Amino acid sequence: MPTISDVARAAGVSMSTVSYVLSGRRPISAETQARVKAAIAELGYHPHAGARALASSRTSVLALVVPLRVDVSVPVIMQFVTAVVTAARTYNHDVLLLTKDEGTAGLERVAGATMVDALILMDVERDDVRIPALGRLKQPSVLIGFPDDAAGIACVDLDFAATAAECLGHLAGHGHTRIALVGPSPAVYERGTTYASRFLGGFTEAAERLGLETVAHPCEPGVRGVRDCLAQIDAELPGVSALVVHNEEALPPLLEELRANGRRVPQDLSIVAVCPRDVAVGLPVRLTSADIPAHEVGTIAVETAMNLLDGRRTPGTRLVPPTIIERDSCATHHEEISASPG
Amino acid sequence: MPTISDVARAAGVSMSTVSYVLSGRRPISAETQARVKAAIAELGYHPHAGARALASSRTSVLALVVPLRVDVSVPVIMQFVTAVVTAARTYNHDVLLLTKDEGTAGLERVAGATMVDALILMDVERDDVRIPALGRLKQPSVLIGFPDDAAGIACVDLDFAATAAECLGHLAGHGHTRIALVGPSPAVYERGTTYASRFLGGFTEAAERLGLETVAHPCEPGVRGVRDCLAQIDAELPGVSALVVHNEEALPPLLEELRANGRRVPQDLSIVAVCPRDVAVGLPVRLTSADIPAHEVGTIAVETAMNLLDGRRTPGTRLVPPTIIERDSCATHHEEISASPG
DNA sequence: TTGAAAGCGCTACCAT
DNA sequence: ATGGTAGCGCTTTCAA
Repeated sequence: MPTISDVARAAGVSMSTVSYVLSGRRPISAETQARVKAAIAELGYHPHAGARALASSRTSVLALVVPLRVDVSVPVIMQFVTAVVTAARTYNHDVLLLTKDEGTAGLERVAGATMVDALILMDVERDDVRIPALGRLKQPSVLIGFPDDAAGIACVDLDFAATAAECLGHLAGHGHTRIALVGPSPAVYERGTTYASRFLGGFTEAAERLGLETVAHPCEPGVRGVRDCLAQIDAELPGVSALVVHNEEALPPLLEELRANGRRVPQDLSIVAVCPRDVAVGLPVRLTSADIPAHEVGTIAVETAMNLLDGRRTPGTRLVPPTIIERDSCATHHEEISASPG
Repeated sequence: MPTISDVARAAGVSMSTVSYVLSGRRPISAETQARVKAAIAELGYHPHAGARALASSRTSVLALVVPLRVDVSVPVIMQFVTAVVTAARTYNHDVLLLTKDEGTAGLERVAGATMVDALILMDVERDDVRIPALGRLKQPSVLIGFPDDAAGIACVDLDFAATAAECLGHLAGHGHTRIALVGPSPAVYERGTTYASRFLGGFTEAAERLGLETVAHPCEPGVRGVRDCLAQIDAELPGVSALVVHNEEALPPLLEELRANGRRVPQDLSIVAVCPRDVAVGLPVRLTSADIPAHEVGTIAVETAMNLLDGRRTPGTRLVPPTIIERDSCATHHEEISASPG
């Protein structure tokens, strides 16, 4: 493996000149630059990452902490991951993958060893134990998701409260007034991932503001969970004409259950789902959905990390506004005229 | 951040002694060892990864190259990823995540910069362009999957040929003689991922050996693809009583289509699917399946990489034998007595 | 069983 | 616009 001094010799310049044409931190004449670049290409030179990290205290690596087996849908996680990796590459950074189950120790390990320049954490919980640890690291970090107290912490996420409001607004615009929320599994609430409560909060608030009659229920996974959830909704809100589904895993069994019961979507029941595009279009009925912008959120997380690294001031929190995409699961609701007997 | 010399001073020993208690490459008296460890804990010392890599030419990092948006099911990819990360951690290694779309350049970049000790590649193709490049790297690599010519290359994968044979054997054991293969989408064959053809080869060979009547069809994604595939199968193999499904994405629409046509599983049609456990049990009918042992394959890939790093001889290729898990989608087939008229 | 010190390959400061 | 060089923090010989 050639070193920087091999390149320098081949190009007839000093090591520092080679270093500077590589980093661009100093003006170099076009001619010298060409000679150095030719030598680099000729020799197939790659700067040694460790040496560079040692000398510069910069690794060009980002840590990404992903949840393993949570109730978060795996495809969504993967979308965040690919978004982060792709965005990181545009900044000439690589991504070191950590799993959440290593907990605080994992963060301290890679940060303490100076393996990474910054950290990005997914699946942040209400009172996440890792947050105090982050403050002790010398590297900056960015959260995907919001803890209860996000003060002074860089956070990025979809604006779930606004998303809930948009879903209700969309349905209200179609004449629906009795609307139920099929929420995430109770485990999600218990774990304390705040997107669930942020969505629920936005839902409740918007329902009141819009004068809607609503109920909200978490939904256990599987056919059984969906069935129970629907039964409770029907019992508590008779005449419900629309569902907001904030539970990706529940979508397939839910549609199946409705079909089995002869309730047509959207003729008998309208649905707005909160999910990524591809799951919305991959189901028997193409669902009108509030998009989960994994790509955008992941990209912003990386941008934020880069700003932090460059000492640039950045907004502490970034809430990505919702986008509703209309497809085939929402129909206009006409109030039924109650036929009085006689 | 404390350095090794801070630790040495605090413990009243030399730098090299600290280094050796950390690496265990030299006997150190219990007493000295205790003093050094105490100093390390006291100061919260973490060796600097870059400095270590520079001095030792070892990074304690593995590269893992994952496919992005292929026709491989995302949950399966994620299972491999978590298996590799988890296994790597047991060897005190971390994982740098690369995407396949960076191609050969990505491999050369991380290997050339000495960012990793070894590489693990998923989604290897028949005549993968990256393979010649791997030979030029100074780091060893392990493939998950098999190229056409696996000579001299470390490869790990499920034994798809044996898996196909097991599936047929299982169905034959239940009295089935007319069996169809619902294969991966044509795109998979075209891309040249060899697991598809290895499975098909094993299927054809076993069918002949067992004296079965079979047909095999690729299956395009979506409801439409499933419908077409079933139609062709019924046309070419009337009286088909069992399906081997080597196409995870096709499973949900396939079951739905059968249900819609009034064909009960397993009473009218038996099914053996090739898929991970969790998708087999997550469908309306709990499917008898040949497991995709992502965890085992990922773990073996890491072990192999470690062996290679330690200069240990390892078998070039590792084929993980199949496991059939019986669930509710296979029934015994009783040959219909053709009622002769009159 | 331990210490001393020579690099590993690069960056960035101090020069000119 | 370019060169010289002192470290960055560690591993690993060589010595004792």
